Amino acid sequence: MNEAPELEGALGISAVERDTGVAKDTLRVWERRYGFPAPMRDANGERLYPAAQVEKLRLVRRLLDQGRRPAKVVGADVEELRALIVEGEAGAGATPVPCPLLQYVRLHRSAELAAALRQALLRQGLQGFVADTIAPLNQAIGEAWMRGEIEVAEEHLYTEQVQNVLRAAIGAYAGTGAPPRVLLSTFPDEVHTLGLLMVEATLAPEGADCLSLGARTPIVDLREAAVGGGFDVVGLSFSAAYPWRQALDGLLELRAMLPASIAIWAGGAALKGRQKRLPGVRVVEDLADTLAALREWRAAAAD
Amino acid sequence: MNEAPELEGALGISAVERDTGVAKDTLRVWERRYGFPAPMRDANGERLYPAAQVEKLRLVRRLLDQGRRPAKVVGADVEELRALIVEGEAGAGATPVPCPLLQYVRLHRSAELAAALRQALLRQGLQGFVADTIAPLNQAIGEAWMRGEIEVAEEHLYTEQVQNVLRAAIGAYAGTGAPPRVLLSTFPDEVHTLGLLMVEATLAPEGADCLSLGARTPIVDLREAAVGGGFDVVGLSFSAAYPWRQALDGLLELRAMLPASIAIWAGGAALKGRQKRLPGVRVVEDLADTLAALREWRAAAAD
DNA sequence: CGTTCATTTCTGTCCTGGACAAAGTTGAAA
DNA sequence: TTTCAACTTTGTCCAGGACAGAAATGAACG
Repeated sequence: MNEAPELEGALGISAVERDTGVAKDTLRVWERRYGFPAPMRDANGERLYPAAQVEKLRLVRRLLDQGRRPAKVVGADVEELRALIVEGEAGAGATPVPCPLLQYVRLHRSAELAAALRQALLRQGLQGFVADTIAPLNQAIGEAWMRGEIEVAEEHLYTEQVQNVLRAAIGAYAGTGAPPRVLLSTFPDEVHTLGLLMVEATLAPEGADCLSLGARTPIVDLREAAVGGGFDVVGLSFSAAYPWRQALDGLLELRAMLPASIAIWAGGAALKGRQKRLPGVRVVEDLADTLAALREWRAAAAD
Repeated sequence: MNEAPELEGALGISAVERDTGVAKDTLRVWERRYGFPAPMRDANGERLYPAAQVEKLRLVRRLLDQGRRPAKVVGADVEELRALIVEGEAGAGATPVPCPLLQYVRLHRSAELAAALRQALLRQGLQGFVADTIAPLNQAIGEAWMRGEIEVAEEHLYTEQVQNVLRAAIGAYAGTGAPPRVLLSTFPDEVHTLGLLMVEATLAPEGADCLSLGARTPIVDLREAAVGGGFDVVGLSFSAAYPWRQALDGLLELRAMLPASIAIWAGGAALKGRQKRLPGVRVVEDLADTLAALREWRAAAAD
């Protein structure tokens, strides 16, 4: 309905919300309180954010996701922000995560990337491939992206190629359906599906009957699907960018809707390390823990 | 921050936006203008939408997607809406598009769906499968969705299963790179990727060097990618839900950004049948026409 | 009768500026 | 060290007004 893509490379508030993930209301209140962003106005008095400010907003977003407070970062200048990113990375990650495949995540090397991924899959097996290649590669890509070493298009390219390989591999397990029956999806404002595929790729070789709905299933439909489809477990994935608090709220809401006989498993970077207690929700720390959850479920079901 | 999980099954305005796809501002303005929805208020004066109203909003949304005007549907009662849905479907579709696979698009029949898809693929070959099975099935699903015969979750399920099969099949052509080099994606507000996969599945067997970036690539990044990656063609896909005019604007903008040596191909339901004059853009009517475009390009390149 | 163009109506998005509860932080008491 | 109360920060919501672009309508024309 909108999207006049703003000739000089400046974006409207809606486009900025889409590109940075910062809500329109929040953008306006930041401007009021911290003096940043300071968009221009078009002929109609509507905000127009220059590309540089959008870029800085992306930085700010990353820092907030790292746990910083807005008062410290919204308003600081770009130099300071970059310093903070390096600092935060050193403190948190500690591991630089070097990954040999990273060099192939380039538009003109897509064929090599695809080949290398397939080769790694054959070498490590599906579960090992996901845990030892894809997971670190994901993290490396995320960090490289934050450092501005990777283009948007290249990140898309990477996601596509990994999907191709994983989906083909998962397809090989089609039809081997043993309990539990697991329904996988994400909440409506989470678009990242790689996490779901990784879980599916981890569970499928164990003979679990996995079904992914992809991203963005409304909570109500999730309940309908879980109950109507006779599922034992509903699995949700949350990427690092997902607001932590929102995940908890959504999980509690879903928990209240589902019968107690259906388990909820939740995992992903947004939940990692947070030890919020979620009654009735199994928080999965990583892929290995996913397998643990599977064993727990089967042990409990055996009684 | 939000999401007090709405004890009586009523949702806050944010949750309703998520679940229905109607923006908060729009919900408020509908209330002001048409008297619907008419949410309750919580202790703090904030809107609380009862489940029934959310359900009705879903109906309204469907009718708007069908092309109805808000004045006619927001405000009508549920009976009328249901009547309109039946009527609209009779007038528009005309062809019931019976598709045998449609019966398997059920949560408890996902295994049968996957098996039937694979079987059809083997029987028809990749190109035939896409043209004669997936394309009609897509349309049938769309119509069934309009009629309310299909759940959100079931539509997601379908998309996932088709992706699994297509991506596995496309993977088999990896590495066979003959010109032209084709970059595929969608504009930032188009999330549907099935169209891209169908194009890729149609071109790959012809030996074309296809690379999909998935959905939602910003136009600027599309230019960077096309130029930097040495592509000959940029292909864009537009689902039926995409605003027609917006597609034209975006295509013209992209055309202006790209060097003349890079062709633009555009296709999808949003462009089908429209009388369009788009200088420098090859509008592709359907999958067969995609192959025609490929032949044209190769003929021109041979000079 | 079908097209093209101008005018009116409809509709979604944006605006300002105020309010408030939940989340986070601090510091004193146990 | 932990617990809890008081304080500060921060994102979301609200009202009600404005307006541009899309859709519908009507007029002029071939």
